[in-house]
Formats: sequence, structure tokens, C-alpha cells
Amino acid sequence: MTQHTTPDERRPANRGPKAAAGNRAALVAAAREIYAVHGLDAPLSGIARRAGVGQGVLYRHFPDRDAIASAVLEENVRQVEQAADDEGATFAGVLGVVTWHLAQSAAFIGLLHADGANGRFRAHALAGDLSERFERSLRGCLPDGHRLGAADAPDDLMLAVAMVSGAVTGPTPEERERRALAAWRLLGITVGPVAPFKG
Amino acid sequence: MTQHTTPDERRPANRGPKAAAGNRAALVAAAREIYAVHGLDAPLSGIARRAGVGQGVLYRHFPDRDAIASAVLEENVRQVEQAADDEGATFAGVLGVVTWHLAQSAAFIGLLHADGANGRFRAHALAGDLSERFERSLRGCLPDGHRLGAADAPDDLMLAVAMVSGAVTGPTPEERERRALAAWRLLGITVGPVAPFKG
Amino acid sequence: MTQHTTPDERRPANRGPKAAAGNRAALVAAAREIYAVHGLDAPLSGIARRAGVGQGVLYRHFPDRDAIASAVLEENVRQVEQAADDEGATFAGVLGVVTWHLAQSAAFIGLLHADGANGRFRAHALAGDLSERFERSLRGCLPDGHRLGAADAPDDLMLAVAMVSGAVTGPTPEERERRALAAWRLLGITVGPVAPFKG
Amino acid sequence: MTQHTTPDERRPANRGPKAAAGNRAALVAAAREIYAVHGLDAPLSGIARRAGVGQGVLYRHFPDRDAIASAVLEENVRQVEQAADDEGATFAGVLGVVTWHLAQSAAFIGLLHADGANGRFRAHALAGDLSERFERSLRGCLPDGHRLGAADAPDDLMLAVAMVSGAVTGPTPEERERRALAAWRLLGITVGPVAPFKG
DNA sequence: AATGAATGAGGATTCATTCAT
DNA sequence: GATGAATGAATCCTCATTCAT
Repeated sequence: MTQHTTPDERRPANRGPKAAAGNRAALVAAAREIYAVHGLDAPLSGIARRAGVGQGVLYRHFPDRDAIASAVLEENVRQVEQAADDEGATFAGVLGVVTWHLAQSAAFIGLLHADGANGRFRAHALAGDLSERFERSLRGCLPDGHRLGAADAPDDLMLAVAMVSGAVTGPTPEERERRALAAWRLLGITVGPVAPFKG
Repeated sequence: MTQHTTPDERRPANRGPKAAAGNRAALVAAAREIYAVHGLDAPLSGIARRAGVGQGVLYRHFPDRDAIASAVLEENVRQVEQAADDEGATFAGVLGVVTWHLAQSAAFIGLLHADGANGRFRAHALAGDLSERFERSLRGCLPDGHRLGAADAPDDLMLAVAMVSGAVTGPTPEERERRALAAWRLLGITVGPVAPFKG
Repeated sequence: MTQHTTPDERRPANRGPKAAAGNRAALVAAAREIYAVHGLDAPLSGIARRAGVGQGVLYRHFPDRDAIASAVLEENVRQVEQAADDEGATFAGVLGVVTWHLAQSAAFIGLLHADGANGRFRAHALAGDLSERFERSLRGCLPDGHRLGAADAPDDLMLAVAMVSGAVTGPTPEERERRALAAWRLLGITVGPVAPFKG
Repeated sequence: MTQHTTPDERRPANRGPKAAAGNRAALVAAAREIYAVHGLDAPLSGIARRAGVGQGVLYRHFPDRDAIASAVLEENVRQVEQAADDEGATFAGVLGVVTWHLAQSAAFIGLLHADGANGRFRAHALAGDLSERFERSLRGCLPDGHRLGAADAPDDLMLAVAMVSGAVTGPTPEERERRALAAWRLLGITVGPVAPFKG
């Protein structure tokens, strides 16, 4: 046994290396959509198909299942960071951005507090890194004296996010947003306008 | 000298109909343990193996994947019902039982507000039924004027449970209990002793 | 994502557990033939196909690639053991049996001195065991004073076998037998009739 | 200010035609090392990577898998030829060179008597050519009356080489050399110093 | 009623080979 | 000429599900 391929006939066109960046973006976008519908365990082949690329391209860009999930999450976290770094950023404002992402992407945050306990996501370096970046951004705009900033309960901030995130279910972004807002309200936390961060 | 044609190796003995009930229980127990370790997507074969029965028995008792998950959940819900029906039951007391189950079984509740949005559990009749029974029990001991019983926010009760449940992560029951209690505290809800219901 | 099967239509008949032993034998036979043609790296799927069973059956009987290779080899080794254990067995006679197996199965012996150095066969417990059994049988009928039994060169016996085995190439059993006999002759070792062991 | 449209990221520099010969040599060297570790079935991509060139370069120089293997072998054969052509060359001396190559490169010789029977190397023109050159060199210094030069057994020479080669296994060159020498000894053939040919 | 083997579709992953740049 | 991304077929392996015994 030496090989196993059959180059065969004609190929559907090799769009060349130029396509690399575009392919990566397409894969992340596809993954986001697939995750929204099928969850994090969705077949990778479906992601490649939706992105319109071959299976191999997916593996070239993302060596394993977690890599692509992290890439999806990374985009969310970056938006939150930008919102938090923005001049005049307020805690409520940033929470609005967070809430928007929660509503858009069922997978978001779920990843952040993933612990592998139930075998889902083997928290690895990147996930941990993202989680820290997310927390740092949020904590950065926490006003003095805010109840989530109590010195003797340092976990409360992320716990609250986890609670809201855990309550976010529903088939549509609208329904998820509604539930997220209700959850923040139950916690007595004020949230700004729910919207993506626009520079 | 029982049969003289094909001794047929040796079967582990067909323990007869009497074993049926025992098998069912063994399967549910096995499923609970497997779920705790491997999550809800664990191979069904592993459940049968741990229960010490053949694959066929699993299918005899539970037609599909959800059926066994529901059976596991059913036991949890029944305990909550019993706690709620108990004489002198208090809301805080029942929440203590709920919290105990949350801490024990990562799967619990997660199932209750599963909506299929993330592809996990195709909410079907049984799950819906369990959810209703759970909610009815809880609401039944909600004292007048409790903040989770506001007439204009009927969803708040289950939303709060979902929030706490969503925050419950961690490798050990102890850690999960700790987080659950912290979550109830953040919500300002008083919880009684965390323990299983003992008739 | 929960499942991934589509039981679909009608199945090609489940021949039932009775087929188990037959299937195992068919797999070993198929593997032997496939190995002869395509080498040890031949696709496992081909073995299953030739045996007329599903892929899963192969994996049920043989957990990994080495397991089936060992099973093939085991049959060869057993014949050699029987030949050696036979009353009136002579060294030359046993070598005749060994030579017959060498000529029949290109894979045989190759496995015995596999060392994984070139990444082929990860010598594992079973392979080691087979190798020992083979050597023990051979050494058992080595006459006193035979040049392969020199006390100060204990490796010579297996080395000689490896040399002959290494020289055995060729498309047909006849050609391989011819070369094997020529090799023994070069070594100055007398070999009995080349034939399988018949009890 | 060389081009102003698409700077096109940054290519690792096209080192121009002059690099071609160097690339070829690097590929052969890389292949030799890879083969030693991973065997002849090692991924071609690994060879290109180790050589520090793109995949395309490999295909430019070597149209197929066998081509590169042959190129590796060619270097070995050339050394043997040089040793044989050297003034005052002796059969034992050339065998020393052969033995050195056997010990260094597990792949060597294995290729020479490859016959495709075991699916490894589809003996093709080049391999056949190399085999002939190798045999011619060896036979050229065979002294009259040497037992490997018997007129009625013309195959004995290459058969002996194949036998020794087949016995050469082991993780280190030292171990392989030890076994090779033991094999020659069993054959009663005298071998000169084991070393590469130095002009 | 239980057992556990068989089935085979599905998903993961690897790599030989092509080809735009 | 070189680069290395893209392609996708092939293979591996797992499991849900059926069913002979």
C-alpha cells in the first residue's frame, strides 16, 4: 500500500493562497452559524461544507476541535475588550455588549466557564486566556463600590455572568435577549443598550 | 444432558422476567454515573455495560437516547415533588433539595430548560412534563409576596432556577454546591439546608 | 448533535451471533490474503470487505491493527509449535514447516523480528510472546552440537531464521520456496521436506 | 517602492534557480533522515518540511514517491561503486562498505531486492538499474573460486546480501552493525572494516 | 426476556497532488 | 522557480440500532 488518492478528472478550482485569509474568516463565520444551530459538538465536516472549503483547509487553519471554537470565541471577546477600552466606557455599557453577544451566539460564554467536568470542552490554554481577558475587561470598568466588585467575593463578577449566560436559552436572538435582560434584572444589575460594539 | 445438539458456548444466564425491574433501575443508575463523568453524549453502550446488561435491554426499556436521560431526571424531579408535598415544606427548604440535586448531578436542570437550541436535548413530551411538574412543585410552596412570585413576571421563578443551574459548574459536588449557594445569594434568595429529601 | 446514524431501509441480514466464530476466522483468512498482496499496511477496510463483514466486526474482534496481524501470525506459530511438539520431530523437519510458512505468507517471520525501528510494527506483548514461543519450539529440537546451538552465540538461531526470512521474496510461493531453500543451503543448514504440519 | 499594488504579505524569498541543485540535495538528505526514523511510508510533506522547501519543489525534482526513494538509494549505490572501482579494492573491503551502509540506513538494500510482493516498492526502471549497478560492482571484485561466485548458482551473491540485509534490524546503527557482522559470520564470509568509502 | 454480535452510516483525520501567486 | 494553500479521496474508527439465538 503506498498511496490512497485518485487525483482524477478536474478539480473545482484551486483559488490559490490568496484565499487563505478569506477561508479562515469563512470558517469562523460558518462555525459560528453551525454552533448556533447544532451546538459545539456539531460535525466539523459541516463547518467546512458551509464555509465552502475542503476538509483539509479546516484542519490547516485549526488543528483541532477546540481551536476553531476558540477562534469563534476570540472574536466575541475582542469586541468586549474594545468596548471596555473605549473612552467613556461604562460597566452597564459593556454589559450591553456582552448581552448582545450572549443573545447572538449561544456558544459564547458557555465556553468561558467551561470546565471540562462534563467532558465538553477541555479547557486549554487559549480558553483560559480568553476567559482572563474577558474578566479583566469587565472588571476594568466596574465602578467602585459596585456590588459585583466586593473585595471579599471576587468570584461574584464572573458568577453573575455565568448565571445570566446559563439562563440564556431560546430559539431566536430576540428570545435570548429577552431572557438575558430578565436575568440581569433579577440580579438587580443595570444593563446599557444591547448592541454590538461599534468603534 | 439438557440439550444434546448445540451446547452453544455458554450464556450468562437469562435471569428471567423478575430481573426486568432490576435491570431498569440498574440502567438508570448507570446512566446517572456515566452522565456525571462523560456528559449527556456518552455512548449508550457504556451505560449498558456499566449496568451489567446487554445493549438490547437498554433499548427494551428506553426506546431512545432521550428516554433514558428523562428517566434519570425523573428521579430528581420526584424527590423535589416529595419535598414540596411534604408537610411543613417551605420554599427555602425545597430550594435546599433542589440545590442538592444540582450539586450532585450536573445533568439535572440542564435538562429542564433544554430547548434544543444548542442541539443537546430535543425537548419532547416527557421533558416538558417533567419541567411542568418541577415548576408546579416549586411554585406550590412559594410564599405570598415572594419576589419570584410576581404576577407580572411569571417566568422569574424558573428563570432564577435556570440562572443558578447555569452557574453550577465544577469538578466536585462540593465545588458545585458552593457555587450554587453563591448564586442564590447573589439573587438574594434564601436557601435551606442542602440535602436530599428524606421522607 | 446527538446521533449520526441512519438505520434506514433494510439491512443485508444479521447472521446472528452464531456467525461470530466464522467471522473471526474469515477475517484472519482475509487478512492473510490481503497481507500477501498489499503488505502489512493494507487498509483494514479491505480486509473487512474481503471477509464479507462490516467494519465494526473487524474492530470487535481485533481492537487494533496489530491485533489482527498477530492473529494471522499466531496461526503460523501454532503450526510450528505442533510440528516441534510432535513425536519424532527433528530440527530439519521443523525447519521444513517453517520454510513452508515462509513461502506461503510473506508477512510471517517478518513480524517476528519486527522491532518498530522503521516504524512498521509496534512490537507489543503479543508479538513478543509469539516470538518467544516460536524460538522455544525451534530451540527445543535443536540437536546437541548443532552449529546454531552454540552456547556462546545464543542469537544465532533466530538470526539465521531472520536471514532466510529476509531473503524470501518473490511473487509466487514457489519462487519464495526456491529462495528460502537456497538461503538455508548457503547457511549450510539441512532442511526437511517443505510442507505444512499435518498432525 | 518596488510594487505598489499588492505587497502580498511576505514570501520567504525566491532564492532563484541557483538554489535548485541545493534544494535537490537537501531533499535527498531530508528523505534519508526521515526514512530512517519513520520508514519508507513517511509522509512526503515531512520530507519537504525538513528540507526547508515547499511541497512543490519536491514534486519538481521527484515526480513520484519512488523517485525520491531511488535518489536516496542512488547515493548509497554510488559509494559502493566507488569502493569497488577503487584501486586495490577487495571483495571483503567492499562488503565492509556495504555493511556500513546497511547499518546506517535501514532502507538501503531493502530497496534493492524489493519486488512489490509485499506492496512496498514497485520495482521500476530506476530501482532495477540501481540493483544491477550494485550487483555488477560487487561481482566485479569477487575473487575466482569464491563460494559466492559459483557458476551454477549465479544468484548466490545477491541472495547472501539479501540475507544479511534481512537480518539487519535494531534501533541503532551500532546494533545493526553488530547483527550484520554476525550474519556474515554465519555465512562464513569475511568482511573488511565497516566504514564509508573515502576516496 | 436477555444477550451481545453484526451492521454500516457518519464523522475525524491524513496526505498526495495541484496550482494560483 | 519557489511557495504553500487548497482540494478531496481514502482510511480509520465509533456507535446507534437491529436481531438471531
